[in-house]
Amino acid sequence: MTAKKLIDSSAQPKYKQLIQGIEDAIQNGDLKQGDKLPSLNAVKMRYQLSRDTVLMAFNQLKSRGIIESIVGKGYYVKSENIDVKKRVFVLFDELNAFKEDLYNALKGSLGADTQVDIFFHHFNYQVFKDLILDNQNSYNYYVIMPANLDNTAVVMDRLPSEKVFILDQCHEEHQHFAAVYQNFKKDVETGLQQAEIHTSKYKEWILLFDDTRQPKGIKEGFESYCSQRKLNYSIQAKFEGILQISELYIVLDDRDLIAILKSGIEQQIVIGEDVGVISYNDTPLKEIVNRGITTISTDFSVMGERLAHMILTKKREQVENPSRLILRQSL
Amino acid sequence: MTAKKLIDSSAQPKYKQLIQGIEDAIQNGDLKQGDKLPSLNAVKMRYQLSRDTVLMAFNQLKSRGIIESIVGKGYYVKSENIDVKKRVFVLFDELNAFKEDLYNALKGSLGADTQVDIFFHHFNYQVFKDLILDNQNSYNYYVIMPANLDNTAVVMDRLPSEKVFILDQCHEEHQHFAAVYQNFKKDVETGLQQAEIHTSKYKEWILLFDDTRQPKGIKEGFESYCSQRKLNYSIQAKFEGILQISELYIVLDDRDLIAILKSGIEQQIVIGEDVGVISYNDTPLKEIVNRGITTISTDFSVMGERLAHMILTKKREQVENPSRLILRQSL
DNA sequence: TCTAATTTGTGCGTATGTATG
DNA sequence: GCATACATACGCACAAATTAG
Repeated sequence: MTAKKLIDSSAQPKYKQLIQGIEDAIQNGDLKQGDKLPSLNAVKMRYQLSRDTVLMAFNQLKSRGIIESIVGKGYYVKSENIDVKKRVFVLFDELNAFKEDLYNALKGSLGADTQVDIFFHHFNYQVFKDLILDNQNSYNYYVIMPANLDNTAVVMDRLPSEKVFILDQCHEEHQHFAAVYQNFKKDVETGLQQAEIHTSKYKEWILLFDDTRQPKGIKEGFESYCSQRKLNYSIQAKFEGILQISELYIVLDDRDLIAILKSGIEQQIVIGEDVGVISYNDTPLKEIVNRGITTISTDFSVMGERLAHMILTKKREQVENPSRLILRQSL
Repeated sequence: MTAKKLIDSSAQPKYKQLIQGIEDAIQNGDLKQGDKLPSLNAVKMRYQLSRDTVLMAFNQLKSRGIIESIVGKGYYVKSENIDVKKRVFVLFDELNAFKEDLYNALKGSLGADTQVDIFFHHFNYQVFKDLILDNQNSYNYYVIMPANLDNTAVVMDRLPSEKVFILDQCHEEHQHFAAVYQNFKKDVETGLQQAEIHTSKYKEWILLFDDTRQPKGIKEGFESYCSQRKLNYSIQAKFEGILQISELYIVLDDRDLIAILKSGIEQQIVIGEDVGVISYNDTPLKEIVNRGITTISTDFSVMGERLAHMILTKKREQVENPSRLILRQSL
């Protein structure tokens, strides 16, 4: 930033000229990582601008990760990479195989000039809160999976609501945020209904469900479906290791699925005849294993694409990402 | 506290830099319990600070119980127990199912007071470079997967080498960094050797290998093994869709594995008799699918635990994480 | 210990031009 | 022509953090 005439009354808005000027200074090496920028007041005086105009320019550079601010000290060059136009903060619950498709679809649909940073809260409220508060103002968009945590809206309201997007699980407290979510209760009910011809032979319905990590809606849908039809049903946290004839398992965690399949081999029980299995979340291997596992699953690639599309078109809405039943030999 | 440059005009407030410097000195043993700190005026002169800036740093350390002040004498180290919340920067190549075990083991072994942030470079050198440079100075440790990228040491040398740990793939240029790595060439050779009794019936050896994403060592090990034994072998980027009797596939990408298994069903070819399959990287489902897939695999949980242990014990070394052959019905 | 200067962060009010319907 | 929304630009006031004297 050298001459006064850097900011003129041309067609370009003043704050954009200022951004351009700083980008140019970084590109030709006048500003390097760690360098201090002139203070808001200094820039305001030098270029005869309003303080808020300078602030707007600096804020945009900040959300692109190019500069950072420290209260009481000043603005500093954080990154010399000025090609990144958008930065997206993604907060997932935990790392697992399903996140792969979701993340790849999201990243792919957003384009190469967008930087996607990913974090995990591991169902820990404090971690959830700290990560969001530590990173507010540093990103253009916030894509968040509140999962089954409570009181997350209080934290998320600290972010500008038009920058916030919710993934996968959306509660009442999130009504004012854009979202792509699963309707777990409905999906379980309709999924089980569609499978009815194949499930009638099973007499004991067992849902393997972990309250701390898994969506309540699945449990509610299961209970509602079973009680309406007066089925014998129970809910267990974990597969207990022994299969009984005519049991039907609804399995969320793949470790339980594997344990069941192993028990089937050991006990010489045929999955799909003696014992039924419905697994949540489809993966390619489930198409093959044991001649196919029946799944109820949403399409995570579509979910990622939809969210990316929402970000790109700025059309903020709440969309259900539908699940479907995929019938295979395990029923 | 050794050099003047400990306090610079960077983004960090000066009093925080001073606190950090004293914490570091305690952590690496330069300051021990009972040691006298330099006087306020001495520190002020040495680092060209205001007396109150030094006082602010000392007061905060005092309120945390790390130092104590005795009127008319000075400041003394009271406790070496600085419960600093550690921050670990983890840079992976891409998100996939194997990363789950690795990440969980690393995070679990480091403990709850450690924040682990994860990033992905997607085999893109520019992304690799920008992520490291943008996040230098912000973390206590840097755990990095250079994967098959070249000239990564140039970038990593910008970080303090005692804070850097390499995962999975380690090249000659990384000799001065601590590492937990796989010896892909050796692992493939010994794995194939151990499987020899079961592989002799196959006449065409095919490695499905993608140069851009996968470790060169695997290709080298395969070529060396096959040429030493004068086997008919070839390397393809992708499974071409049709199986021939007496082919043996070595598969790295699970999508290829699934495609092969599907072709087996369609073509009515029995995997493990007509066609052999060895898959890289074990997952629980591979124990089950098609009555078991033979794998050559390292234990990613162990890898994560070893790296965490190295960080916690400050024993910096280069360790091979062994792979082993797991024989199943697919041979 | 108190005061002061500088700096960022935030909220409120105002005004203008442009695009939309 | 009119109403509305949005982006741009300016001014002011106060809070909180940093640093110095």
